[in-house]
Amino acid sequence: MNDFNESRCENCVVRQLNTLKELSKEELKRISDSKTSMFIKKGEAIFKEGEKLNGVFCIRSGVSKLSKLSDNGKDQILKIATKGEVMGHRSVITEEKTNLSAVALNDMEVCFIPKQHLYDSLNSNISFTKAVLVQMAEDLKFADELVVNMAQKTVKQRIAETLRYLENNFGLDDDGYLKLILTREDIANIVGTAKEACIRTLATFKKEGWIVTDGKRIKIVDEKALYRLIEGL
Amino acid sequence: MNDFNESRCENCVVRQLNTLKELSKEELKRISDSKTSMFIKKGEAIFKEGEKLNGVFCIRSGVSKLSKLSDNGKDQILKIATKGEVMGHRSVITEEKTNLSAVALNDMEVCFIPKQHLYDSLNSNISFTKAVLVQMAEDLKFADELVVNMAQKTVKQRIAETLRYLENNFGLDDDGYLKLILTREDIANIVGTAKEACIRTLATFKKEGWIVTDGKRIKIVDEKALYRLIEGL
DNA sequence: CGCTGAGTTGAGGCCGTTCAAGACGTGTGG
DNA sequence: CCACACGTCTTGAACGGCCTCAACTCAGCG
Repeated sequence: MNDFNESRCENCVVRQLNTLKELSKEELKRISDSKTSMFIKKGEAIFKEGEKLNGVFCIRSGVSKLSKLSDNGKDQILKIATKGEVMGHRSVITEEKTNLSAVALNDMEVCFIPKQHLYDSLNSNISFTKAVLVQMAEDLKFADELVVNMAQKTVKQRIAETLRYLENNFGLDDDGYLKLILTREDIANIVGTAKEACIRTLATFKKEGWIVTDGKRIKIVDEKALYRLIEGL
Repeated sequence: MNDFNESRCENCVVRQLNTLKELSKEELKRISDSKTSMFIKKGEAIFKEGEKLNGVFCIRSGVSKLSKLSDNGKDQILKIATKGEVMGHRSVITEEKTNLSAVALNDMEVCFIPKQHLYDSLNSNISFTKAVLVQMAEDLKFADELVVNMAQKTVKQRIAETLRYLENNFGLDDDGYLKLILTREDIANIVGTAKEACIRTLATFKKEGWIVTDGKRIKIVDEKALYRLIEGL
C-alpha cells in the first residue's frame, strides 16, 4: 500500500523545475529515503564559503542569496536562487570546497541530498548528466554576461538591470510592487557598489518618476525609461 | 597497415590536455575523418558573437582571446584560450548562438570538430560527458571569481592580477619577460578599463620598481609587491 | 525610553574617464 | 634614402562618478 506523501521526492512538485526531473522513479525513491528536509529562517546560512559540501540543496520554498566574500571584506551576490533550484552542485561535481555562501532571504524549506546519490546518477543516467551539463552551461553564460556588465556598465545601469531582473524572476505583489524585498544593502551587493550609492541612485530614479517606493518596497513605473538607460541611452 | 600521422586525432598530443582524452579510439577516428584543420592569422576571427556554431574548435597551437561586446561598444575579454583548449562547446551544448567572439592573438592552428560527433559522444560515453561537465564547472567557478574581482577590486589590483595570470598561464621568455605579448588595449579590455588608465597604472608599477618594460614586453620584478597589492595591502 | 538596524543626506576627495596632443616605431611608396 | 601615414604608446588636464566617513532620522522592539 503506497500512501501518497508529498514529502517524498517522487511526488515533489519542485522536482519538475530542475535537472532532477531526468531521474527515474527508482532513483528518486533512493534519494527520498536518504534526504533530509530542513527549515531555514530568514538570515540564516545554509552553507558558507570554504565549507566542504556533502551533498546538494534543493529549494522547496523561499529564496536564498548566493554570495562570495572579496578580499576587501565586502560580499558580492552572484545569484538569487528560488523554488526548484539546486544549490551546491558545482562544488560537489568538482569535489572542491564551495566558493559561495548561501543565506536565506526569507524563511525557507530545503531538501539536502547526499552527494553519493548524485554521483551514482551521474555515472549511470546519461540524460541526467546531460541535463546537469546544460544547466551548468546556462549558468556559465549568465556569469559571462554578469562579468561584462560589471566591467562596462555604470552603477545606474546595473541597478536598473537588477530591478528588471527582480521583476522578471520574482514578479509583483498585488499592489504592483516587486515581490522580492531586498534591503538597499543587498541591492548594493548585487551591483557591487556601496549602499549609499545605491540609495542615491534609487532616489534619482524616484525623482525622474521611473519608480515609486513605499518603505522597502519598490514599484517600477516607467519601465521603458529604465530599459533605455540599461541599453545606454 | 597503419601509417602514423600526427594530424590524426588519435595521435594528436593536444588531445591529452582536454576533455577529448576521454574518447575512445573509435570515436577519435570518426572525429578525425570529419574534422577540418585550419590556419588562422593573427588578428583574424575564428567565430563572432551571435553566430550559430556547427561544431567546436580545438586549439593545436597559438593563442586566442574570447571576448564579448558590451552595449556601449567596448569589448570585454573573458578568457584567453591556448593549446589544448576547446572553444565553443558551451554554445554547442545549449544549442544557442555563441555569446562570445574568438580572435587570434597570434598565428594559430585550429581543428574544427562538427557538432554531431560531440552529440554522439555526449549521448553514449558517460565518462566523456562527465569530463565536459567538470570542465564547465571549473569554468563557472572561474567566472564567479571574475565577477567578484570586477565588482570589488580597483583597476590597479585587476591589472596586477592580470600580470600574475599571464605569468602563470603563459610563462616567461628567455629574458624573463612575459611570453604572451598583449597590447595595452588588450590588457585594458581584460580588466575592463580605458587604455589610458591601463598605461598609467603600468607606469606607476614601473616607477615603484615592480615591473620593467621593453617596448611591448613586460617583466615582473617584484612579484611579492604585486601580490600584496592584489590581496589588498 | 534607549537600543538596534535600515534608510537617508552632506561634504570631501580619489580614482578613473574622456578628450586632446605629442612621441615613437614600422611599413609603404616615391 | 626620405617622407609620410598609421598604429601604438605616452602624457596632460578637466570633469565627474563613486567611495568614504559622519551625522541624523525613523521604525520596530526590548
